[in-house]
Amino acid sequence: MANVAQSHLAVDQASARKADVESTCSETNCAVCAAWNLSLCTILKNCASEGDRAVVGALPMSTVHMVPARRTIFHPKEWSEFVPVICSGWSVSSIALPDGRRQILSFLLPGDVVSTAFLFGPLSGRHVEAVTEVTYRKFKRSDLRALLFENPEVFDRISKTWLDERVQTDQLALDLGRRTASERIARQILNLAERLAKRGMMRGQTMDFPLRQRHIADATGLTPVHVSKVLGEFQRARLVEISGRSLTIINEAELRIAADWR
Amino acid sequence: MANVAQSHLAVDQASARKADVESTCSETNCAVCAAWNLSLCTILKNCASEGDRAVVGALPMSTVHMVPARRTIFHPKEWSEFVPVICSGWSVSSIALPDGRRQILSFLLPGDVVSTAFLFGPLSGRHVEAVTEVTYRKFKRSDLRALLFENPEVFDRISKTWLDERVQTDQLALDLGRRTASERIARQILNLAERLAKRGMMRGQTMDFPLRQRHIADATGLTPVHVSKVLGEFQRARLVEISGRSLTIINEAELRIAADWR
DNA sequence: CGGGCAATTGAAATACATCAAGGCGTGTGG
DNA sequence: CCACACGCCTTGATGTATTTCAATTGCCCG
Repeated sequence: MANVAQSHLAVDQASARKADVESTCSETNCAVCAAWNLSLCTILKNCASEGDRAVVGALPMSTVHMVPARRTIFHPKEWSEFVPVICSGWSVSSIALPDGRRQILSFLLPGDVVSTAFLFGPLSGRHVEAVTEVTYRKFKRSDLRALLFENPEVFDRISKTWLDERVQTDQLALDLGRRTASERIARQILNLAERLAKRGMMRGQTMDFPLRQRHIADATGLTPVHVSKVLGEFQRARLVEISGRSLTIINEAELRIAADWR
Repeated sequence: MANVAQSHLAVDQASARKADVESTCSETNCAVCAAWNLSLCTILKNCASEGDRAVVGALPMSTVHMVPARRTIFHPKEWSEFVPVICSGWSVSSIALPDGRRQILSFLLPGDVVSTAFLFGPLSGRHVEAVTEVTYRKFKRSDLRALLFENPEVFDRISKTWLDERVQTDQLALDLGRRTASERIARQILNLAERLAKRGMMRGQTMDFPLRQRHIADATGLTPVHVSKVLGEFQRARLVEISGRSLTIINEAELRIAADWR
């Protein structure tokens, strides 16, 4: 039935065997990044080449890392001197209760800063986990902090990233506290579609969709069973179609209504 | 039955008639603030007196405002060049849906920055409303920003405030998505008690409690009716006692268990 | 080929919402 | 000062969204 290309699985799986591969910064890596012109990297790059900063033609003091699907990228109490930015792949950031209940706070796509908390302290308090194979770039926090003080453009960019993350979390609280299951699920789909579109990662109305229903459940505060039922309804109503590991939005207008969008 | 002093009502109500009273900064106002040594104000004060900054013996470029109970302090789309900090009283910050459903994101107590978003942009996106009569102090954002660049102590303080707010919002999402009604309500009570204690605003195990059940409902994503039922159970089980406008924690250990604390 | 995770589906349980009525306290206007 | 309205809280009855439990299937991976 899965007649749609599963491009996120097309990455050579063999390379996944070697965990946490590290390579020095190379410009070619950024070509992979779907969100080059959106991300923090762009502006950092500009600073690097125009200023007195180290490497020209490369991002300042950063390294690229690779993590295979399903593996943890950061533990909630892990200290890090680095600010990680996703280059490719999908991952998920969440917090959990001792008894295993967990809440996904955001899905991370290429160009996203893993957690803006890392910009200001070594601790994010969030668990970050790869969904697909993921590559990310690590900037040293002290470097960023220095840049932030000298360069108002960097300051603004970082402020904006921070504010965006806050708006997202506020909306999440509103969704979880005050919206129905169908609304929450429909909004997650639309939200992802919008973000992927910005990154040129939509093929028309269809997107790669590597998420398990458990991910959606944990993001919406629901049960996997219930997610299955709602998604079933959405498909029977011809709002969306899910097959293989991709999702296409068939009736965007109706889906927006279901989501109570804007 | 209300045999406990209702100190938050003790404030002269006559003064409430005149809305949004403005007065120039005066040190005496800070004596009212229950959280002087916790708040941003302290460190700003220090900067002002040691540096080349304007007024000595007063906070830099700030004004004090007063708002009567139940009135809006900020509209969600209101632009402001100022960063407000609560001096006295309780208020609430929330976001709402067009149809009226709303989610309270935090209860603001003396010493709290109304929204850290104001530190970096003119827009908070949140609705802020006084519960009791409230006084707050407004700092000019550009002043704070300047201070932030020159003074690493200010930078750290502001980072910390920001990170704290983020942790709170993350926890809120976890609570709303993954906790039961009783857990959420019990945690709100314990959380408030803890914050009030830090400010020296607890009288033993009892606190002023100006919140309506609707506030608790909107903070926990529940219905006022259901809040009433749960609070009723808590009282029948002798976990807490609510009378007049004050709340006392009778069995903290059990309440913590109900809250699934830590 | 077997084992395990993922998804689907139905039946039963339950947590919470909605509806509705009554009481209580508080401010208000006659 | 009383009558009254109104907001707030309580309580019970009923409704419903979502969970839990359980059985079945398909699928990927070893």
